Amino acid sequence: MDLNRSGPIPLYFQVSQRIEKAILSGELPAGSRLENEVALGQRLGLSRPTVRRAIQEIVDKGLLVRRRGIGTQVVHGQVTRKVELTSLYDDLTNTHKVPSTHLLALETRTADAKTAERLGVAEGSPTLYIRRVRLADAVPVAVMENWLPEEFIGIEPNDLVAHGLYQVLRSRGVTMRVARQHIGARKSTNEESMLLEIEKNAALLTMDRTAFDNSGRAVEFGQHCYRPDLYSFEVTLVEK
Amino acid sequence: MDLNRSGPIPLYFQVSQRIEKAILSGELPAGSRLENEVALGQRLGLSRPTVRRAIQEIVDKGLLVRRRGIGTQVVHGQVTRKVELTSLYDDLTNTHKVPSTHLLALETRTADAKTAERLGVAEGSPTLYIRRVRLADAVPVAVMENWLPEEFIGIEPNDLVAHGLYQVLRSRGVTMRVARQHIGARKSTNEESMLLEIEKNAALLTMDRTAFDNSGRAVEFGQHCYRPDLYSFEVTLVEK
DNA sequence: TTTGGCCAATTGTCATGACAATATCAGGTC
DNA sequence: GACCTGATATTGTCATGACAATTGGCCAAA
Repeated sequence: MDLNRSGPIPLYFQVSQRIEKAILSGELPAGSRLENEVALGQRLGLSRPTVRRAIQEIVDKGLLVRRRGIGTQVVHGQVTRKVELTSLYDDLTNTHKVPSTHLLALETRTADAKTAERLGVAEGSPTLYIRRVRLADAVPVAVMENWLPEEFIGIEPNDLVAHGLYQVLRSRGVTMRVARQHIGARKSTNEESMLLEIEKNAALLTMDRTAFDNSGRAVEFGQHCYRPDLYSFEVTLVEK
Repeated sequence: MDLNRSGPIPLYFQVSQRIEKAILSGELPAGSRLENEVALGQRLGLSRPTVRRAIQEIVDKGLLVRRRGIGTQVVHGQVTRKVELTSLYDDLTNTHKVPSTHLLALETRTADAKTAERLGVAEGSPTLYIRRVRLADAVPVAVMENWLPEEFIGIEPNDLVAHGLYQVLRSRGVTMRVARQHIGARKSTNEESMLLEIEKNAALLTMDRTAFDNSGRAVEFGQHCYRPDLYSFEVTLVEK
């Protein structure tokens, strides 16, 4: 066993990563039973709470199912990657496509009522407005509008072209914690059709999002629309 | 304190419900700090792990944010109801609309390749096929197609008209645990436009879902499409 | 005034122990 | 053969204790 007890990586995380890897690699096939918590703990030299937490992490991802009296089993069905708090930029790089960006607007705007409410700032206060077209392998995938609070005014165009918005925010010391999204659909406007290189009045997949950092403050509000033939959302729900 | 130590309801759940209620009612305003774990445990006569788990439940819902060295705070932004493993039927009743159903088809079909893969059954094996139009306050909201494994053949039309599919399954002793959903958009077919009482070639919000029960076996596969002016998805993401 | 370091507060991680609840299974009884 | 019963296995809940890591503020020194 290659558990690193001195490093900064928690033991339960090391264990959960190993188990998850075993599931995704097929080493633990669908429907197979996991070793029980007590035995697994003894074998690894870990306490039961630690092992239990490791397993719980994977249950929360929807890869394992526990039943008291029975044990823990791998869920059936082809496993897919889970939905995380990521940006479209991250999604594209993870799927081995080459992302690029057309920056349409990067300017300071005073917050109207809706923006102010979503960002939790005073109406009329300055905000940073960004509008971009995201491309994957040179094909337009999404038109994205974002509003950021005052303190981010000063973000350079070059940053947004070379990296995703979330990367830029992370590099400024902001870590996202919670995001609330609404996903819907509507017809495209003529301008959107042109930008996305699709026919007029095509169906668009839309997503509105407000993201909060680890202090609970809103750091981003965005309205995005996606080409539904090139992008869709994947959600795994787990009942507790 | 009204903690019930003898009842079947876990202590951590009783605590988390109380805290969540306090947040939703505004008793704990956005940005306010929660009493620290140790003190809260002492005040309630509970151990720290129990209190910690109670708080963690709410953090996972995106209502609280913890920072080590600082404490636990209520997230900013208007709180919305969380996303759960529910059916559209439940959603509608929760929003005080009157749901009803037009049953278009309820028949046995042999599984084609796609259905067999999604349900984890052999190709050619019998499945139950259901097609419904869901209405809210007599206005059509969604067209839903569902495939269920062999054992559910025998579900009565009356069940599906009076209750949601998930209710019917629950009454047969099936409890959903994990669901994988794909959310996208496309244009409506002429038939869908007629059923949903919308114009031709309108934008539709689509959702494909495979649901698994607590033994990890697929119990339902569905392809739904929604009127985007009447329905949208709400997702709360929490980074760990 | 500014800077650096120390200290207190708070959450994060881990161990040990105990009992409860639930499902399976074998065996006995009617 | 069907049904009840008990034993067993396994996860669910809860308590207690300890130490680590991070943050923020205070205070002293430059």
